[in-house]
Amino acid sequence: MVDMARWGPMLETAGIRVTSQRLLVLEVLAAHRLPVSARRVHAELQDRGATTGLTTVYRALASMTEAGLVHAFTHMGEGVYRLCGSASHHHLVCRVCGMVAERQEDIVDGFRAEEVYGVCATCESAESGSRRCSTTTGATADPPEVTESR
Amino acid sequence: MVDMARWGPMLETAGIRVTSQRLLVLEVLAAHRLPVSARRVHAELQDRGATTGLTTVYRALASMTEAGLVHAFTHMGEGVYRLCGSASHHHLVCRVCGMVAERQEDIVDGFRAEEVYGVCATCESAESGSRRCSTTTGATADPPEVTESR
DNA sequence: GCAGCAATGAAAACCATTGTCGTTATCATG
DNA sequence: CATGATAACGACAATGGTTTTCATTGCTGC
Ligand SMILES: [Mn+2]
Ligand SMILES: [Mn+2]
Ligand SMILES: [Zn+2]
Ligand SMILES: [Zn+2]
Repeated sequence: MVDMARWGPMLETAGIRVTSQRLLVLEVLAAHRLPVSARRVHAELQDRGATTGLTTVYRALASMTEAGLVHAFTHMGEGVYRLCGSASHHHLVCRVCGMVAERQEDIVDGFRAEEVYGVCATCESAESGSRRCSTTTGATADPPEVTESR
Repeated sequence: MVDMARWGPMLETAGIRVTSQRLLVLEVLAAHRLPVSARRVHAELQDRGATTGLTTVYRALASMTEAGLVHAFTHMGEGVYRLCGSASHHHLVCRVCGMVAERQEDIVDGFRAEEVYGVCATCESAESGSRRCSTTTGATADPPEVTESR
């Protein structure tokens, strides 16, 4: 039911137990290029007929994040997760349209950036320069889900 | 009771009503260099003898953020707010020790960065290079409050 | 003064996340 | 294969920051 051969060794290498639930969560994560919420992972597991509880999804994501297999951050007020590549990198997250992009280059000297929140070029030009100061809360558009990079 | 002369014009310019509660919130924000939570603002208002409710604090912060007077973002799972300077800038936020620094320079081409989450130099060197991949959740230290910039 | 509308305060609702606890799975060992 | 130790699971309750509801109050312009 689960592609054990593919994800099992990864969990072993990370030093955490191989369980069917973790393997399932990994499969769901692998099916998405972009970050997904715990809630979403759980829903897709239900669709597959798995009986895994939401609590367990949270714990699986937490343990695998802890182990360095999963990259986690907060997007629009809820936690999102994605499979972690080997290289160090950071995310650009647009607070207006929800776009997420991955970048490799170091951007700040003396600081290892992981998640960079701001406004993408598209939304920047679309925003008629009205605000006195840039803000972070209250998206002006309605961002449906994490969207494509660029 | 409130330094009306100082903050009144700011609210008027922003196009929102001048209320005693908003003036009080502005005074509390002005008393801090670093971002404070709604809860914290409320507590300090209580200390001053104000009867302002937490709900109103949230609404005042929301309206002033909307109006561009306040800069808001999320820190360690809760919203934090601070008075917004006139110049565009971004914050460096260390997810390990909670340090917040402000920077002016643009750091990413084609993206206006507002909040940059990552690991500061101090915590980076302290972290014995064990993790396979950098993560964002689960601070390894216990970060008490927003701390000083560098 | 009065209609109209925004702002307030208290309480309840919301909702993602975490804790509890009894049960089950995993793994090493005999 | 049986056993015991330990980690993980599942269902559910609890938590905590934030938002909504709703009745009430306070401006604002007429
Ligand atoms: Mn990533
Ligand atoms: Mn700022
Ligand atoms: Zn955008
Ligand atoms: Zn730090």
